Amino acid sequence: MGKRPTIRDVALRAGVSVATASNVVNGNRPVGEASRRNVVAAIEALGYRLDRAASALRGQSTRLVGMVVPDINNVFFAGLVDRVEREAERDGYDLLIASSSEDPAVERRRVEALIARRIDGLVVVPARDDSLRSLKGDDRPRLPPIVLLDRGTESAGFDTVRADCEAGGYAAARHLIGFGHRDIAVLAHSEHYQNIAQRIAGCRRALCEAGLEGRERVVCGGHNLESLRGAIEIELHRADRPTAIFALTNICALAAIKAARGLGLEIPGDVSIVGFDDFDWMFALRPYLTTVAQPVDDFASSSWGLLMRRLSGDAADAENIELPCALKVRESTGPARSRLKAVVEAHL
Amino acid sequence: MGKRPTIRDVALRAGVSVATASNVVNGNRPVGEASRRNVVAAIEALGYRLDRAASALRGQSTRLVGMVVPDINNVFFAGLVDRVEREAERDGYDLLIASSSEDPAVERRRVEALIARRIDGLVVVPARDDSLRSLKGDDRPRLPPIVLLDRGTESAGFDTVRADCEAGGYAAARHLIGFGHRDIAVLAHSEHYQNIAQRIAGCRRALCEAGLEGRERVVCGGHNLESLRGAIEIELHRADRPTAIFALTNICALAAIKAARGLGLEIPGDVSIVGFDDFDWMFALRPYLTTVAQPVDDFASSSWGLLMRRLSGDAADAENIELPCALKVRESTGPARSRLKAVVEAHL
DNA sequence: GTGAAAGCGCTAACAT
DNA sequence: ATGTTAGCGCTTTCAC
Repeated sequence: MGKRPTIRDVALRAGVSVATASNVVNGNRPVGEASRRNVVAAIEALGYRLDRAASALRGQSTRLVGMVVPDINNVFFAGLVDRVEREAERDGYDLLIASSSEDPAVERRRVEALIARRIDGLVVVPARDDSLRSLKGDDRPRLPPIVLLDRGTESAGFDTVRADCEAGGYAAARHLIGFGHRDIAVLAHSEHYQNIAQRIAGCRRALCEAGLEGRERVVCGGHNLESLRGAIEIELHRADRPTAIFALTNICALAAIKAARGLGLEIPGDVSIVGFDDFDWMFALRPYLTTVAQPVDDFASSSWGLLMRRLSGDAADAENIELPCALKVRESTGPARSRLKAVVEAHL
Repeated sequence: MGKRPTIRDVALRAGVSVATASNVVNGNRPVGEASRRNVVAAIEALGYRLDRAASALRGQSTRLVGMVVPDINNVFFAGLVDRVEREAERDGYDLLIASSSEDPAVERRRVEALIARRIDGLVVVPARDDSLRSLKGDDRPRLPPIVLLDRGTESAGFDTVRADCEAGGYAAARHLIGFGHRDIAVLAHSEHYQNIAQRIAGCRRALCEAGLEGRERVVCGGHNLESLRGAIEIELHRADRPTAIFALTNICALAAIKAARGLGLEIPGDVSIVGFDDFDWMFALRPYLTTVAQPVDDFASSSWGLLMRRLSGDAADAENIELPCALKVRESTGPARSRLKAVVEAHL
């Protein structure tokens, strides 16, 4: 029940210097076979464990990586954290996690706190596209490599990983248009995110191609489920209500479903819904949601790969990876009924 | 663009000693008003930030807390992480997170890794009830305070926080019995967790009281959604299939819904389902799930409170907190139809 | 290949 | 209330 053994104890017991002991622990320099075996034996016997707090101070790596997400409670971000944690563990890194609550000020604080821990690198889903730009601007010494995930513009000089949201939006809108929909509501938390803007842009492109320019109505309802529901409900209440909703995030899709249900509208009979993001529990939604799936696994492995590349000293220009989305056609979308016909049917 | 300023630089610029500078940074000892202002000004001017890697090494606190969960991807655990992270941030701690993938061996490794980081404390949802017992047994020096959350037995000497699962199980079963259900399937990932066992025990108590002793059938299907679905599907296929399912976790509930739907069974017409855990997106499930809600917020604040108490030096006996569940009656449960009657109706 | 020694930046004694 | 100093446990020159 003594104190925890230090590397000095190991060296002493193995009859070598601390330098040699250190070198066998973290293979920085070659060590003779005899010494190595003695050291390994001593480590075993003493139950020695490297004190990372100390090696962090002296060495140049902490084997600690930070991750900041807007809201871990959101299944999409939770999935990202889960995947990145796996990558990190595989490579012997620990993951320091922080949530920004979608607030750039909180985010800034959290990022600073992580940097104060001397993390080797940072994966961030920023609260705003440019919320980390000021970091880069400062002539800050020792800013660790940062990769922006999902959100964030290419311009700020960070490595980025995101989905090809324009194509995703385009595919979803084409699908809806193919069913004859002409009045499409686009539900988002805000237009002021590059990924959201691109989803909208893709949607617009499809509409234009079909000669339906300007027929989309963009509805923004914030990050809150209830406020989103309220926002889309207003549209659904109108006489010329949309026959389809393109919900731009998983929360938006839930809000759209709730609003439609609350108003007694059938999905997809009265209103079609296509969502964004895909989760295995979604089959339990009735109807099973047609959605644009983002490549969550690739998000994690790509961002991790980018980070590791920087950590291994690569000083190339910022890289911007764009990954494809996939439209999953399921049950929540169908042919548009004319509203007039719908009214007549309702009175039968 | 020089190196990062150290506390020495601050002290120099403020015209005080490093000790004084340190004391204003982390208020360990009182400092005169004049000095304090000088130091604060110097910090501001230099853009100084405390290097936690260094203070971790020297001091006795790292202001770092670890959290280990079986699977962050599970919304229930993600919610826990989210809440604990909030508590931690409020108190100036950072959260080091790890996922055990429901594997005690992985968990052990992760816990050891966290301890090697000199974390101040640990919140763990253990992979097995007793997977951390061996830790306590070892005559390990400097084992940090650990609180077990959700799972884990009281016997191992750790502080614990969990729900009153027996009462939750009892309430759910009573509800089902009140609707006339006599054949109830209980779907769980495994019986070998104390919290699950208690949910089953509560269920049994209700059944006994109603003179229905032994009428429950416990079905275990592992942690995987599909394997759970397969397991309950078998029950649903039998001629004497249950008229109600009590799903003991949120994954189990999803699996039950999927199985019932796959077999074309109406919920609750053909089979009632009551779940466990409650999330705001569940309203999107049709029907809206009747469920036993666990007090997630209290889980987090209680476990955090316990941890902070230990960190402030309290050496009392292990405390075991039990929090109440709440049955939320919604749409997925209803009167039992006799199977015979159901068959007749089906042929009309 | 190996060892001796110098700190990393900070906090905690111990002085004053 | 403030200053001086000795390390925390480790990695890393720099010798040999």
